[in-house]
Amino acid sequence: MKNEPTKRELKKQELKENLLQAAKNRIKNNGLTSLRARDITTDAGCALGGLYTAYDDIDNLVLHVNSITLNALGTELKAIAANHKEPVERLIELARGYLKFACDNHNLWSALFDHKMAEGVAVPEWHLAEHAMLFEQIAMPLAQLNPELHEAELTTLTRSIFAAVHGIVSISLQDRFIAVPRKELDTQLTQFVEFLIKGFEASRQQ
Amino acid sequence: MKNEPTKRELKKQELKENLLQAAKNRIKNNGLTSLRARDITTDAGCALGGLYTAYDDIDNLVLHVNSITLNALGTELKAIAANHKEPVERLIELARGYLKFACDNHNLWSALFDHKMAEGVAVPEWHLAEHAMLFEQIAMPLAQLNPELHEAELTTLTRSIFAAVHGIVSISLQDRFIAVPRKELDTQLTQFVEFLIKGFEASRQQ
DNA sequence: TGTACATCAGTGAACGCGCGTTCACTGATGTAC
DNA sequence: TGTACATCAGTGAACGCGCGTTCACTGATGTAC
Repeated sequence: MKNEPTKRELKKQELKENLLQAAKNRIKNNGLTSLRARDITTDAGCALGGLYTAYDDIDNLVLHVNSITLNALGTELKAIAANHKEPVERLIELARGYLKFACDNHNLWSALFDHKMAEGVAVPEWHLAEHAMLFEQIAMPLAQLNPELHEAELTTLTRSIFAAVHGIVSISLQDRFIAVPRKELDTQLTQFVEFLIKGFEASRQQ
Repeated sequence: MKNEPTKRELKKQELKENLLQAAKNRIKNNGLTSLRARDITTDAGCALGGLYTAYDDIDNLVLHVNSITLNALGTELKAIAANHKEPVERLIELARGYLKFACDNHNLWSALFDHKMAEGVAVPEWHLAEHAMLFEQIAMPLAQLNPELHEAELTTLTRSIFAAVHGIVSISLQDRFIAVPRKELDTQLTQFVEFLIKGFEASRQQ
C-alpha cells in the first residue's frame, strides 16, 4: 500500500519550504551577495544546522530559489505568448515582458545570472530544462515567421535575440551605467526589437 | 626648479608597476574571483604590506588593471575604425573586434564587468571617461549613418547596440550556456549586426 | 666629501572578521510487543 | 491502548579556513652641517 507521509516527513517538507521562502525573501530584499546561512535559518525559524538537513549546501538552496524565479518568469512569458498570436507582436511583447520581470524582481533576476556553481560542479539537468523552456517561447514565433528555418539556425537566432535583449535590459539595470527611466527603456527596447525583426525579414526577402 | 624623481620615488613607481603587472597576470591566468593579495605581492616580489603603500586597497588595484584592459580594448577598436571608413562596415568590424578582444582576453575582459565597487563607493571619474571613449567609437559611425539624429537618440542607440553585442558575446563565453565555436560565433554576430543596421535604415526611410 | 641624524617605504607576523559547515547531543516521533 | 526502546531530524556551539588589512619595527634613502 502507498505510504502516507509520516509526521516526520511533513515536518521536513515544511522546513524545506520555510528555508526556501526565507532564502528567496532575503535575496529579493538584499540581493544574492549578502545572503548568509545564519540569516536564512533565523528567518525560517530553525537552527543553523537545520539548513544542512534540508539542503546539501547554500548553493543548492540558491539553485532552488533560482528555479522558482525561472518558473515565475516562464509563467509570465507564456501568458504573454497566449495573449499575442501574431509573431512579430509576440516577440516584441516577450521582450517587454522580460524587461518588466527584470525590473519588478531585480535581485531575484540578478541572482539567476550572478550565481556561479562551485568550480567543477555542473548545473543539474532539471535546471537546464527550465532554461530551455524560456528559449522555446522565443523560438516558436521565430519559426512561425520563417517556417523554412533549419533547427540549427533557429537555435542560433533564438540565442542571439535572447542575448541581445538580455544585454540591453541588463546594462540598464546595473548601477555601473547611468540609469534610464523605466518608461523610456521600454520604448527603446520595443524599437530595438522592431529594428531587428525588420532587418531579419529584409535579409530573408533578398 | 623642477624636482628630479628621487631614488625613493623611482622605487615606489617600480613597485606600483610590479604590483599592477602581477595583478594583471593573475587575473589573466586565473580570473578575478581567485585573486588574492598574497599571490600578487609574492609575484611582484614584495611583502604583503607593500601592496598598501602603493594602492589604497585591492579594489583600487583591480580598478587600475581594468583601466589597462579598457585602454587596450580602446586601442584595438580605434585601429579598426581607422581601417574601415564606411560606417556600416565599420560597425560590423567593431563588433567583430569586440568579440575577438573578449575571446583573446577572456578573464581580463570578464573582470571589467564582474568587478563591483564596495557598496557606496563610486567609480572614479577618470575610469568613467575611459568607458565613454569606447562608446564614442560606436557613436561616430552611427552619426555618420544618420546625421539628423539628435544627441539623446544617438546616445540611446549607441548604448543599445553596445549592450546587444555585449550580450551576445557575453552569453557565448559563459560556461553557463553551451559553448559555440569561435568561428561560428563570429559569423552569427556579423549577421546580427547586419540585421540590426538594415532594420534601422529601413525604419528611417519610412 | 664625510658623518650623524631623520625620515619613511617596505616588512611580515598578527589581527580580526565573516561565514559555511560539522558533529556530539537531545527530544520528538516511530516501532515492537 | 500502554510501555519501553530505537531512530533520526533538528540543535547550536565550535571548528576551520580564507583572506584583507594593520602596525610596530628596520634598514635604505635623504638631509644638515
